[in-house]
Amino acid sequence: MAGPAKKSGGLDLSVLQDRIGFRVHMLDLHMMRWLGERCARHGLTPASASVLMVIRSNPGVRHGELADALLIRRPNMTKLMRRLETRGLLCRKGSPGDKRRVVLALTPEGEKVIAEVGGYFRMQDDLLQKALPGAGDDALTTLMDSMHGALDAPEPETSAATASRKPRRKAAI
Amino acid sequence: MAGPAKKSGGLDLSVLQDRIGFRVHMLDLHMMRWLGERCARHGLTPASASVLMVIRSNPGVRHGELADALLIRRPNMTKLMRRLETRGLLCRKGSPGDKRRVVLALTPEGEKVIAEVGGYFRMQDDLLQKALPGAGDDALTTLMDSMHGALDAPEPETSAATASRKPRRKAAI
DNA sequence: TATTGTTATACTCTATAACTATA
DNA sequence: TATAGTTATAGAGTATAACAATA
Repeated sequence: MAGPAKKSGGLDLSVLQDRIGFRVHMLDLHMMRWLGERCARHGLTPASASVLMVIRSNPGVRHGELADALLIRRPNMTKLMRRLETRGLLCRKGSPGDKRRVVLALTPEGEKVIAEVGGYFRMQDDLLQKALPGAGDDALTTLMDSMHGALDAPEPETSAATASRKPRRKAAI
Repeated sequence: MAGPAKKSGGLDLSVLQDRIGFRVHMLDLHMMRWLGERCARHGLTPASASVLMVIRSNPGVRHGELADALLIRRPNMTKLMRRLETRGLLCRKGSPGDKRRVVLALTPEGEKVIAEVGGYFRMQDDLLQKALPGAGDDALTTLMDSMHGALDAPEPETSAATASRKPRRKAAI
């Protein structure tokens, strides 16, 4: 479900729009699509890109430790890790001490990709931050809508942005 | 991905937590789980419950019209409608004028269920609204965390809440 | 016996293409 | 020819149970 959620062809959506939770949900969807389009240019999803960024900040982190921190179930984390490894972005190896453990780190290719994709995350945050300053009466609803709109403005092209356009459903990790 | 996202066993998550978008995403996940647990007591998801609520506010709405308004693709809407119809909550019938069109309305059973489930949506909104008043310096981040926490307090039992507890993975619509 | 990570499985959501039936 | 809704298919997220290897 989604949308700026205003005028929808005569449909009464007030039962949804009057809820703060719905506004947050719409904003989240909008942000994820914005980020998703851009991550897809590099064959990633916002989730897989976020995981790579956390691994970069925590080289040598364990499989389960990462899963717990990000509230991802271990079996699901396994699938994600395997896809990232297959794509050559991630290095998985057994811990020398405890042979049950799997230790994670980025490959040089992973470092390169995440350096580019990270730019999109910062760009989105800049757009959202700029939308904040003036709160109003219905402070939060106003903030939500303002942030929602902040993502719709034309954006300056960057090195990451110029990389590749619309990869036609190229299965993203 | 998810969580209050603070202390995570020594892991550095600042690359995520410093982003406003991540905070919104975490809040959204938290809200959806809160609502999801409660909707599941009635065999629904927050999404299917929301769809039923919009149909209740707009009896006789068309299939595609509803899909467009909620940004759901028509094929996906079809699957959702069929499940709701199978469960006896929704009535689908062809439009008399244009025989291509499918017109939607709640069944009496649907009305009954959504009257109960709607209480959870209002309850969540009340909790979130109460968390707002005092903004601070990092206004929005503070608001997000406050709203996040607002869902963790013990809640007063209601008729809807007492209905049934933890239906053990009973496939939700 | 407990922990770590894996496999297997299932359900949902999402997205596209192709089909039917009406108009 | 265009529109409304459907079917078919595929990818991704999420969840649980059961398993192997190790501690």
